[in-house]
Amino acid sequence: MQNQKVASILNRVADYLEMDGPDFRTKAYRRAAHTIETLSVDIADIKKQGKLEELPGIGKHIHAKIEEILDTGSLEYLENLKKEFPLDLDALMSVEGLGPKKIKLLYQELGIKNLDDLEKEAKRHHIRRLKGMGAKTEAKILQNLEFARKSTGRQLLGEVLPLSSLIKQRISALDLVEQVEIAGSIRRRKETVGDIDVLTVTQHPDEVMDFFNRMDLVEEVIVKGHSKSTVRLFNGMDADIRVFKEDDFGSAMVYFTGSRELNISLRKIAISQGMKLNEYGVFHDEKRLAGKTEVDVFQALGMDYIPPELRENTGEIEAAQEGKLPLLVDYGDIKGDLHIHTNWSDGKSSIMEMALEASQRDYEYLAITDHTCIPVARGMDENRLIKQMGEIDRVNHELEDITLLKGAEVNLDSYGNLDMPRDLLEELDIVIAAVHSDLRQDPEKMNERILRALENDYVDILAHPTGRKLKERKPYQLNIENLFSKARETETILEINSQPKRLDLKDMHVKMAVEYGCQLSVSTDSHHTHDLSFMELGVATARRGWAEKKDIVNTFSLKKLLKLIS
DNA sequence: GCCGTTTTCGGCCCGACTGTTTTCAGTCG
Repeated sequence: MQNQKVASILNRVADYLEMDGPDFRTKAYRRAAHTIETLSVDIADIKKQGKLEELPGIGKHIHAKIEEILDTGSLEYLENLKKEFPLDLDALMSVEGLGPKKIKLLYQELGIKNLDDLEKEAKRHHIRRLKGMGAKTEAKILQNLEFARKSTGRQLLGEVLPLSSLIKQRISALDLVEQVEIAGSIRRRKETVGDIDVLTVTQHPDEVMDFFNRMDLVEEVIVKGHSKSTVRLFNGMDADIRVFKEDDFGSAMVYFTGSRELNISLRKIAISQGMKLNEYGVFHDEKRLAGKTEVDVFQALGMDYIPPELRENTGEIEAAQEGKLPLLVDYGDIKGDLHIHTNWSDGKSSIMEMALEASQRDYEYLAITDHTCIPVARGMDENRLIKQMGEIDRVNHELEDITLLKGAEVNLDSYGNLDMPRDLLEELDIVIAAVHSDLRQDPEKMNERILRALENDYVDILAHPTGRKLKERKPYQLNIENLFSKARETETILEINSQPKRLDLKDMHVKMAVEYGCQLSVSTDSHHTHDLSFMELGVATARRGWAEKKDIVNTFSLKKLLKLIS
């Protein structure tokens, strides 16, 4: 799967072209990159089928460039641009306030190639001499440079959500504020988040922005205007607050929930129908047609309401226009968790504690699936597993509202065999198979290993199928198409693991799996009672993958579920 | 460089804010 690589090369070309802008070639490259980035199939397969030019935004020229990248692994056009401008573009672009134009000027006039050069020239006060720059720009560069060096980039949704909720809570406690919502990629529930967008309705913009800027979470105020303010928070993340009138709030929510590509498409649709769309409403000439609610805005544009998790411009607009959006699985549809650990292996809470917490969440069932054998996770041997089954029976007897299922997360050896004997597996209600060792195996062997696990009759669920960990570890090099067709053929359930770092399967893979007709589960892989709340992240991922209730097996009643996995 | 339910040529999303200007360019989202 080279989609990511092709997209990043095209994006890099766009970065260089932007130095000479305004140039619509830039937009063309970015659009093509976005198309490829959000493709759920392998771009190499599309090339093989000769269908590259059927993709939106890909014409004759970019088609040829994609072929070159796939054939040779690089793009001569980009290599020449790099020679012409031998810059550390990523680093320079990460300095707030520096864009392609200024970077080009800095290189041509002062020979600045990287952050060290930039710092040197700023300290010598050479930058303020350049056209369009001044003392303030120079000082800002120096200030932002330090931050660019430290910055870790996007943060995990699971880590940012609690912070954004706290901010929302604080703002909504103000009497002056009529409405507050978090928008942006947090509202879309994207797996990583770049900043926090807060939208408010108030008659007192200055007071509200002052309150926001003075929160103890704020390290520094970056921008302050009449309708928006940007601050840098203690954790290095930026947060924006924007103030609207009540009648504008729906269109503001649409616009600031994004994505960027979705906004561009929506505005084009407005134009094609003789209207104009911005964050203040949908307009025909001067007359406002909609703006108060999101539903009104989508309706004025001639389409159904699009749930935030789908707003990535990957086909949802067309579906909304045709009334064919999926009826997404809902956060309240989940009837149980099928992958949790207790203190019988590497979990921190007891079986009873986990059961009570699940019961609090109104679950109908909970599968106890501790590790087997692997030493690192205090995995259970056969005797302990038998003992644990007895304990589960005992707790089940004690609790009325919830049913505990006997399960195990069984380790797959390097060849895809389970590390538990058949007679024991037979006793379990549910068997999860997972890779926990020999992760750097040769890709071909890893593929065989996992396919072999799917063929095992005892395996009900494959846990965290691709093994990725966000910001930590790449996925195994799986042939994902083979995985999905084998899962469907063997009726093995694929897990959407809800751990903030995993979210595995990821959104795009969920979408693909749904198209393949695979069965999915959303589970938390909890190691503590607190972790059960990760379910929200997993369901969000399922929704981002267009999954419906029928695709997710733990929305089923206990009876229906047991029939499926028996 | 791409694209077409007014177009095969002439468009290409839109607004806020800042710093440098003195009417605007660059950046950001």
